[in-house]
Amino acid sequence: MNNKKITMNEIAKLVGVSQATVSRAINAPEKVKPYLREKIYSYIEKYNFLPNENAKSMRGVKSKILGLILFDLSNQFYLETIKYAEKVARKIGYTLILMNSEKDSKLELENIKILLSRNVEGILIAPVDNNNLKFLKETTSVPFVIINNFINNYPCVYTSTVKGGEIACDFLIKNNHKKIAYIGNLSNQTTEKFQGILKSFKKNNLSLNFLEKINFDTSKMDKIQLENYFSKNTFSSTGIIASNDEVAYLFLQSLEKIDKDFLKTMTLVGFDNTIISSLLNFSSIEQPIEELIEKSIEILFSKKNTSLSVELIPKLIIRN
Amino acid sequence: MNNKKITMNEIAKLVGVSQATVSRAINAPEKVKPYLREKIYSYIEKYNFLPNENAKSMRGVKSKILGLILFDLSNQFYLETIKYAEKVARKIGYTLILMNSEKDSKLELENIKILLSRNVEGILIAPVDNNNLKFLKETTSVPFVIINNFINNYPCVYTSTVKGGEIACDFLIKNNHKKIAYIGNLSNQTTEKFQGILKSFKKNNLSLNFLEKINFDTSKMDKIQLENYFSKNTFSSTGIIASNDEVAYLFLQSLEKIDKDFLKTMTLVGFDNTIISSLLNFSSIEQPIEELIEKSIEILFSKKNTSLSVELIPKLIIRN
DNA sequence: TTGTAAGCGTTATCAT
DNA sequence: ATGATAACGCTTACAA
Repeated sequence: MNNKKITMNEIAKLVGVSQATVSRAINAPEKVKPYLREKIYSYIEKYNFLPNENAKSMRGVKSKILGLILFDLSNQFYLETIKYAEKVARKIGYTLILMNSEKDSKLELENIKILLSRNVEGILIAPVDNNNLKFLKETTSVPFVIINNFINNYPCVYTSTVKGGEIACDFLIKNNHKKIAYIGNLSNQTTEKFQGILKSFKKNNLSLNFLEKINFDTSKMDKIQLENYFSKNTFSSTGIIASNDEVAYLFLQSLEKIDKDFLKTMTLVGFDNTIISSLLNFSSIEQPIEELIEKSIEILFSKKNTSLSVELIPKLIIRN
Repeated sequence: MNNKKITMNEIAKLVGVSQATVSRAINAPEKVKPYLREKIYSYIEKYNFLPNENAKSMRGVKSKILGLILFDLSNQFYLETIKYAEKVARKIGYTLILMNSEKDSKLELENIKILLSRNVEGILIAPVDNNNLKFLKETTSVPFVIINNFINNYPCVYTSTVKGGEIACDFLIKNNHKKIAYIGNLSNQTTEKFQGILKSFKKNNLSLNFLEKINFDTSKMDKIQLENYFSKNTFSSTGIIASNDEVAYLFLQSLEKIDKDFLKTMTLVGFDNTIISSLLNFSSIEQPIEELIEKSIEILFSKKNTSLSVELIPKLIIRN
């Protein structure tokens, strides 16, 4: 086992040429005489020479590194994101550095700085703190794209959750559900999924009397909230939209103790099309993650548009 | 927005000292007079100076980069692996480069070479091709650890699947199941899970007559195989071990069409403790992924042991 | 076609 | 305590 990596210089000496010639043989083969070139190649092979990317990058060669900063690696959705980010990066010859900011603004900033100090060519970020974006924009020239979220004045690629809510609701209405319930966090003003539902109601000329709102604290994720609701209210909706698959799952669980026959008449739509909806066989709104990553990287490298955003349309995966 | 990153040299000029002094202020503050030091710091702050890691690495400073090469990023298990690898790496001040070899030997080698050319300090790898390991071992001095697999003569950290099978079977026997079935790929000789079951049978003095083998081609993953089996054979086992949660799920599905009451009497154990077993509420054998990563990185950086391997013991997660 | 040499941004050794 | 300078491995004018 060689203890040190062989350098261009050493290859050059071995071959009996100057180091510049070795460099040329690699980067501009046509400028090196075939005989020499082949000889150089053979030594490169023999000694497993690999050019030092750090040295190249010092000479102004692009780093070919992409950074991906997510705030959560537990979530199935972000794990898919990683998969495609690596795939797309690799396809265009880039290496992916993955970081988790754990929803911590300070950690997010640290991660950004690490990426900058490693000369990444671009950053995909699911951001935690707008100040960090401001930092990126104002003090660096490294391009970045916000994924899966819309933040004004920054380049974003995200799936329209409003549209998602609308599609889900349209589907239920089209399937003759006369009363529709939304289960999700309604304390927040920006419940876009719910807004999509409202849109659908308006579009279909339905009275909001037929819309049931079930507030669910998604930070807690315990089904007792739902059981409480069902014990206090008569639940008459047959079309149900849950703010995500997990919530839908909790809904199903709490349902089991309340009304079993109901299962047959109702239609449930979740969000994110995770393994949950696929296993439990209910419909779900899917985000086009691969497209999201592709678009993000496309924007990342398109010089001109500094704050162009792209909104993607989600897709309803219909089950049973 | 600054168009170029500020360098140490520029900071030095701004402060009115030599570049070496700025370097010292950062790396050996005690060697710089407090007044100057603070002045330098203030400029570093002001201009958001970040040292160029590539340049540092050229001077022999460690890269603080870890590489993680997996052959599949769809699998829930490997996605967990990523999460912990990033976490542990970050905790010890390292940056993680993630790569997918897609079960392709050539791609795996490419990935390895990219990591080497980026001067990674160590590589965690779920390998595809032993030749690539040989390459790593014989032509480089970069330490690497094989995760989640045992390969002779290489440092490995893995969970004993034999033990997993044994634990699962012990559990079923202890819960008075008189006949036990294993569903999984039995065409392969190295079905370690099955070997663990055999061990448990021997240990518990049970005749192998009470062990039912259901061969399941896990590369296909369609439940028709199981339905076929059940239509041809009388299935009398009440303790069932599936080679993983997904197989267990398919088993449950095919069961629905065959015998519903059976559900109450049987006990099912899967592997990997994924969201499937948690949702469908059956027991599962869990791998200690965080420990696996921690051990791997520990071994990676422990100079002396070149081919020390660590076997971890999985844990049974009991449900319903 | 090939070689010489400067320079990228650091660290570290040597003077001062 | 500070500055000048060499060196890390490479790319790229420029010279030969």
